[in-house]
Amino acid sequence: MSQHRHPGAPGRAGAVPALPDLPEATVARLPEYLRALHNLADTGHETVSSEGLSAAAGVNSAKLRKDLSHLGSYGTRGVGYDVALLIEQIEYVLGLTQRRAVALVGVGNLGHALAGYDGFASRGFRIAALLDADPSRVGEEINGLVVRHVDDLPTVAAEESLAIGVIATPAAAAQQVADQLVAVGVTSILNFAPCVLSVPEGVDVRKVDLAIELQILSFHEHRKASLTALPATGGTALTALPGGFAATDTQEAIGT
Amino acid sequence: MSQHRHPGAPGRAGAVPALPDLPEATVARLPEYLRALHNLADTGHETVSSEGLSAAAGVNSAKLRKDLSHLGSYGTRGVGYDVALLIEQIEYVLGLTQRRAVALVGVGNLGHALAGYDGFASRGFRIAALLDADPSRVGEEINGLVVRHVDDLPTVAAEESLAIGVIATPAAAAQQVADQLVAVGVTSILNFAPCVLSVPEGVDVRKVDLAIELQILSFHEHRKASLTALPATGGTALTALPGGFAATDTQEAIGT
DNA sequence: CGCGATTTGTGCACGTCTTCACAAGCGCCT
DNA sequence: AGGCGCTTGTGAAGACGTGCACAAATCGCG
Repeated sequence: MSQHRHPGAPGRAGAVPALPDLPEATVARLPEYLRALHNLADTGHETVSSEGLSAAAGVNSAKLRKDLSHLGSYGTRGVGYDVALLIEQIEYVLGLTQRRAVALVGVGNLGHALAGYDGFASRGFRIAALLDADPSRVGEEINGLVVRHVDDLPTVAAEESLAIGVIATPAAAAQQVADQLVAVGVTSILNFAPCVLSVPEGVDVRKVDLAIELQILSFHEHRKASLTALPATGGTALTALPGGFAATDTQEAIGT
Repeated sequence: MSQHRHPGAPGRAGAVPALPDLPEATVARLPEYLRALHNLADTGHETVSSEGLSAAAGVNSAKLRKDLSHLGSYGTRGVGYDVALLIEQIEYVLGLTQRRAVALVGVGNLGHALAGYDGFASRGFRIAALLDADPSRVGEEINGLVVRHVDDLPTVAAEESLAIGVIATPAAAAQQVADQLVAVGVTSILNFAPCVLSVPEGVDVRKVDLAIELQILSFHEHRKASLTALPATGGTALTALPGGFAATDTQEAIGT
């Protein structure tokens, strides 16, 4: 605070811990803050209060302050946070000061979309290679990149320094691809295939399953439906839904 | 437990609470169990132990047992769980006994992929309508469905009973689309746009942001790099990375 | 120069989630 | 029929995450 250290190279002086170990929950929210901060910066804001930022990020303001406090004190009491400074700080912590190369394996339906998704490029990532196991797809050009065969991974890894791999293959192929990625030194994997991957210790895997999200929503739908079906009944009785459900959606009426 | 009630119509007798309120964390894992169970069923297993199922789902076995215990006792001590029965139970709880209609708004890059994603169909959902605000996209046929204009939502909602909407539009359009969805009675939204949606109480929103997942991985990469960069140094000293940092990501250390 | 308005940073209490460890229950084998 | 091995279901403890409420710090203004 007293004097702005350049956050890109924090602790030049030597006293600041390079990477405080943040709670996972905090890490998961930082990208959200970052996005909100970029929005603010684009609309000309120079500072923002925890209240303002938390609203933009959709979280509780106390939570936001605690999260930010884990990275150190980059706010000014009575004023708020310096938007630009905070952006730099968060980007540094998230390791986004350098543009990371990502290998995308599986150029099917989803892979295609990911290859063309500009949200990656705009947020610090660069798709360095597209790979697929299907020879008939090899050679295809997507968004300026030529699809190569997955067995070329070692070559690709030699050209680029890959640390992150994205798996967008069918579930049946995912484990093998993961093994190949790990073999060439990839230590972080984003898995879109609906299956569990087993990887050696030290390799991080995050999974995104689109259908799972829908199923979670479905549960809440089911729940809401069963509640609104017995508005007055209520209480502890909560006996199985009677026929009164009918009008809403007869057929889904659990029982049938 | 004593006697198997048919799970599709639980509580016909009247004593069983229709929907026990499950911890959110449990709900989020049920779809994973379900997927693992389907795999087991397909490979001919009739029963499975908590140990086996938890391994297939990638979780701790005690956690799995506690999760399942929340739905009631559907296991047999000394034997395990009846695969088919458990599938029915979980599908019932998740509200998947009926095929839910989903409206997908935004047929751009990502929307296209989602429209063609067979993981939805295979897990209890049916894309009932594709919508987009861009008139030039209206009329296009994707995967057997014709893209309609987003303003037709009321008509669509009248034809189908929509409860779930998926937003795959640019961030700028997302809030407006959400409002439109809510207006026609949608109470659950899966949002792929990188922004926070504000919706009335009673409407559930889940957000999936592909870039955020990468950023989280990036953090862990950064972290691993900074740790392996000072292998011997260690201890509490952890003083800020000296100039050597530049060299660090030189080649992702670790890798090679 | 001092005061009040404002906003951060955090101690504390609470709730949720995880994990261990073990008693209760079930089936099989003798 | 009885005992033994296996597996579930759960109590209790601990780790983790959340949110309130307030002291500490800063700025602007008179």
